[in-house]
Amino acid sequence: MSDLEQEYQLDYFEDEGFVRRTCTECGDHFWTLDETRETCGEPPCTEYGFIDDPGFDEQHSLGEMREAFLSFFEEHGHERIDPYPVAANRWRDDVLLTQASIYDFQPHVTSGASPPPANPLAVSQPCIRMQDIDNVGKTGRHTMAFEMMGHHAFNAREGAEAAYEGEVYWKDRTVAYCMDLLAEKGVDREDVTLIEDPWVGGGNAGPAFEVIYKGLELATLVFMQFEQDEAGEYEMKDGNRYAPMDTYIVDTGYGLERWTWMSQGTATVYEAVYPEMIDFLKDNAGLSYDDREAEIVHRAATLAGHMDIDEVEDVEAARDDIADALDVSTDELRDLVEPLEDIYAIADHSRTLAYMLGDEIVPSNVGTGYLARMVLRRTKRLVDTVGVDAPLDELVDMQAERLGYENRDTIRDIVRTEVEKYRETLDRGGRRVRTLADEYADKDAPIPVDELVELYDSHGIQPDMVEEIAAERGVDVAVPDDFYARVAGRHGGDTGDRGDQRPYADQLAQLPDTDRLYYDDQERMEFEAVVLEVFERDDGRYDVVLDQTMFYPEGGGQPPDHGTLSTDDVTAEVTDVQIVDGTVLHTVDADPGKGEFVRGGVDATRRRRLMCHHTATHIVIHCARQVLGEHVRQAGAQKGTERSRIDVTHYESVSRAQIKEIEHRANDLVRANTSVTQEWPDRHEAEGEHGFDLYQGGIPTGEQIRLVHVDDDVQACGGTHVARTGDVGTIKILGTERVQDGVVRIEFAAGDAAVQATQDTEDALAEAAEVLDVAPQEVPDTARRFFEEWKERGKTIEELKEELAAVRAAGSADGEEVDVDGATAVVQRLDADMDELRATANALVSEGKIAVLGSGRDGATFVVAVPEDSAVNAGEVVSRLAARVGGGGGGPPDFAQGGGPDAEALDDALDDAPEVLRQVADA
RNA sequence: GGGCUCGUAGAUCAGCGGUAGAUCAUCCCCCUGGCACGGGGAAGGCCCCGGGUUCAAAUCCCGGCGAGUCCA
Repeated sequence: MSDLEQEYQLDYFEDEGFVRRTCTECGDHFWTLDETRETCGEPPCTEYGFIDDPGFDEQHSLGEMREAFLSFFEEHGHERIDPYPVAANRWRDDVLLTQASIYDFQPHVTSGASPPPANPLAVSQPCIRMQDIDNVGKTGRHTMAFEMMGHHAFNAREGAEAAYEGEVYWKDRTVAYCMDLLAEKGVDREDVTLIEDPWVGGGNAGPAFEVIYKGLELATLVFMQFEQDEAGEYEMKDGNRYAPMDTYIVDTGYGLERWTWMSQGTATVYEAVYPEMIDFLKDNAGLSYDDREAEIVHRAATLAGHMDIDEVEDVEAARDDIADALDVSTDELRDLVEPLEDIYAIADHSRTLAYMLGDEIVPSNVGTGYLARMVLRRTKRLVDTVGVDAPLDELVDMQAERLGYENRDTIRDIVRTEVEKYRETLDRGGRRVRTLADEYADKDAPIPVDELVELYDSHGIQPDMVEEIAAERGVDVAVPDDFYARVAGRHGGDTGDRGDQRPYADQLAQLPDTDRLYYDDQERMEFEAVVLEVFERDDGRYDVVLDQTMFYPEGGGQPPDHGTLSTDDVTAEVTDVQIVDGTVLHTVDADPGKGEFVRGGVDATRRRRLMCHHTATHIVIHCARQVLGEHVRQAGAQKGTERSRIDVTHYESVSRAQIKEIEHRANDLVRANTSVTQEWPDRHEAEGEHGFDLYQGGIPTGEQIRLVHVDDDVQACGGTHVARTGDVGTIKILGTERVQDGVVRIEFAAGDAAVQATQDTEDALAEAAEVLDVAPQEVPDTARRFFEEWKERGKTIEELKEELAAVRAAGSADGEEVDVDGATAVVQRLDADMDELRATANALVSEGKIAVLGSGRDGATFVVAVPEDSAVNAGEVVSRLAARVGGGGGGPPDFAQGGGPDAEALDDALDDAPEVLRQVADA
């Protein structure tokens, strides 16, 4: 094992006269020009030294600071690149949100599989860290949304197989740049410390420096050069072992907000970052302070910054100390400071929302959409608490405008829709909690924890809301400290990893990539090839590997081709085609023989239909975006031969009118008969030109990616397409459904399948019309009329049964009247349904008689009813009678029902009824 | 992607194997000079859909559809 100490010995330090020292407080190693320096410079070892005393020569706004950074690195040979979206799942599938500038280049660039867009480069990357949400506003330095400015250099070791080569620069220049930039801002180099702080993250690791100035960490300089490896020689702080990798990468992070704060020396970072918005919010919420109060607030914020505050709990703990220092009561301090903390948080959260919605995240109950919804609801709560009466969409819009987003109308629309949904949830929740509170008020018991967990987990009701409402009704609520842990306990966390490993994966890796012919000529269906390998499968079929193929393997939502592989002796049916690491596997029902020469024939009808549907998919999404908005993007797709479906993100349900509009536009595009083209550009050029909306159907790897153009729609796509949009023929949208909140599924058919689908619908209508014996156009009216009449008749029948029952009871025509302990009982067989029996029994009871009725319809059924105060228990009678027909029964003492399958025994049972009645009456 | 909850009158909900209910809204009548209120009455239900269990299902089970919510 070796440690990283030597990694920190830089020529730069030696040349410039830096010394390595150990902090007398925390024991960390750090580098400094000040030989007498005792501490590392970071709180709690040192206090902030820039509040009310800015650390730079000039004050900068956020925009000025960003420009200063980017132009500095441009002047030093870096290319400035545009920031990526905050929705990192647009280009990688392991994370949801962008949390650092290096995220832009993981995993393909850092691994060396893809080239960087420029090298070296500088970027100011918007990031969102949800994990800081509780700290925002309170600690004075945490923000959920921030821009991480970074300069990156991608280096590859000699002989490494990477998409870039050689060394651009490494540690010395990285540190030199940082010191020079600080000096340019007027910083005395002697005041800067660089703390050794090994960095680990995302399977990579390396030595790193934290750059501290006046108590504030302004930058982290990471030298990524290790990857996780059991046999590696370095053990890092996460306990895992790491080994050097083929690439070594400069990964720096300069917090734009902190630099801006440093330049201004305001009490909190928030006041430096969005002063206008904070003024607006303070004004709107009616917050005003007299001189004394303003002084207290300012000094409290300053003191808080001096303390070792990393979490909200620390803030609460520190409150007493701060109040003490300021000579005010803790309560007064809290009253003064809390509204301000909320306002800071609102400003930050609004910015977070502007980034999320501006980058076209649609609120939903899954994925990034869920995160957006959480932030929005939290912000709304803060706005209400502090008494800001501006609508939330306006606040978000203020930030969206500042950030320069162009889809501001949609953003506002989404925010309004979401606020309304939240209001409904709160209404629902409020009602639910009130009834629950009443229930426990009656019992004079506190609301148990189980109920709280249920309310939160299933209905999204925060415990504090329950507390509030319950208090109004004088009901206690005990929220345990481990509340959220209990909620988590309800979500058993097992993620079964999918097996599906082919047993011959190792051998497969030895085979060359299959030459894929289907891109060269998407119309050709016949080809010749050599069988390189045949694997026998467990199910008796074979997986065949060829040197080249025309067969399209399943991918991108397009099902595989079918067809045949034939030699002179054998013709094998191809029923499945899959691609594994570049090798295409054809699943066939016969062994063509390794080394044989085969002729392949793709099932042309099937393939054409799939091509039709695939091109149609692009057209439908394109039109859906035009009709529903630019935020629409593909969330999943499945092409078929008969019909296809695409799931798209959208924040409300799609109306019938919108469907028709999409269908019209789609068919306009088909009739325009424009050509469908493919190209293989450099991925970064493509991303630069078209943005990440390219990756609607998934993220490809490699230096070149395949783009498919349909009209002015461009998508990265590996599928097969028809040559011209006219070849699609027709597109018919079959329907939409909301597959989850924020995601709408559009089903459609293309080509002759569209005609077929239309005919199917018409057949159904024609058949309905025929049944109703009216013209198809009359079907809706007629159906409505029939339904109304049907309900009407149901009511009439009910009434008639009542009347019939009354008449029967009055006449007791066929009934046998018997005397039971002085009361009259009527025993009668009446082959009618249960409703009639019940009605008749009721009628008899209202005449003061005991009713014992039996029916032979659908087996044997009984109803026994007795007047009030009768000595006879109806339930008991029924169960004895029902036992005789092989069934059971029961019910309340005055009205019981029962029955059994043996209708033959009904009459005997009724004959015995008087005896049963007497026995029950005596009991 | 997974977990949980809920679909009953126009609205909000109760009922949770045994005759479908309440409150509000609607309509009519009474009270008043008129209005608010108050009193009396009426109308309004494919108990989400489809299977199953049972003598019997709004109720229990399974599957769908719809709504909500928590987590990744």
